[in-house]
Amino acid sequence: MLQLKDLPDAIVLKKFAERYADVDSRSVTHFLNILRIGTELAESLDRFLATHGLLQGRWWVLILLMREDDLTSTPSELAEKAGVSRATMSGLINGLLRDGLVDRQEDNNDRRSYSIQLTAAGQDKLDEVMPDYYPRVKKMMN
Amino acid sequence: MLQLKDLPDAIVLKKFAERYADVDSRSVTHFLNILRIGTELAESLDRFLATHGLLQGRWWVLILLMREDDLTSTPSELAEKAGVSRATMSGLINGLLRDGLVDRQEDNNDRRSYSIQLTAAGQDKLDEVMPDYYPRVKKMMN
DNA sequence: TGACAATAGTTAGCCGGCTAACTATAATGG
DNA sequence: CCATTATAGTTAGCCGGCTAACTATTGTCA
Repeated sequence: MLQLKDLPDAIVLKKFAERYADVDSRSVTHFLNILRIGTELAESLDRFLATHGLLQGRWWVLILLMREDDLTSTPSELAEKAGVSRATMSGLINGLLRDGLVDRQEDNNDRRSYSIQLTAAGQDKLDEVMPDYYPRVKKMMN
Repeated sequence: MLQLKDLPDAIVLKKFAERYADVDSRSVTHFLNILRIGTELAESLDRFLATHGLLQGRWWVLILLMREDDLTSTPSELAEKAGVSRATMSGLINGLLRDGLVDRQEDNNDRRSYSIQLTAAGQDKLDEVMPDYYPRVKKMMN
């Protein structure tokens, strides 16, 4: 997402308001500020995860798997819960498979489908990351 | 960025709190909600820009150029103001050049450098998008 | 039952982030 | 003045978003 380092100041807003009608400076400024804050939080999360060799997408998949009682789900379910396309989830799962953090097995009842399970290594990775994550979130929100 | 469609409920948070110390449910929930709102606003912006054949990165570059009195800047300046790497700005400028929305000229004083200028077509594109953008932002912020 | 529709997953290709490595040019300072 | 350092920009390769098109399998219903 955009970083928006250079938010419009009053002069810029005035210039644009002269050319375009209906410029509501307050709503534009609020909108851009919310975007900026969201971006900064997301980047801060990325930087943190990167210190553990993870990125947002893959980390989120591990968490979704850990929520399940049997540590297992399907690509489609994971895609829906993560809010990404099935194509994207394919790529994320491939990366996690390569790193040995998840395992893939064929589904005996539906030969189109697979079951994806968190491995011991995947659980270890979460056990390494999460105890750092929670205090960091707490600190960030202050 | 993540979509976070499936935010943790009380049960999930409790489960994680049992495994990991220092889980502050309130700060985690707030953190994830802010991420989600930021993501949704950014996506909403993307969808709007897409209806005009633009994406966030390129649109932002056009705006940065329009802010300049001579509609001109350099790749480095644009990269810094947009908060992206020079490599990324290279790609954005190439796309805009292909679409004829900006123009590139060599700098006579510094042969390492180029000047990037908004073209008439680029200005036209902004004149098409911005009168739609401002009311939409106003509506979104309500 | 057999054609058609729906679903699960992958692949290819585009986009735009990034870092690292590179070329070319400019600036500096001993 | 020349060696070194700094700066401008590009390229290659990785990542993870997307859509569209594809294969394979399952479900439906006339």
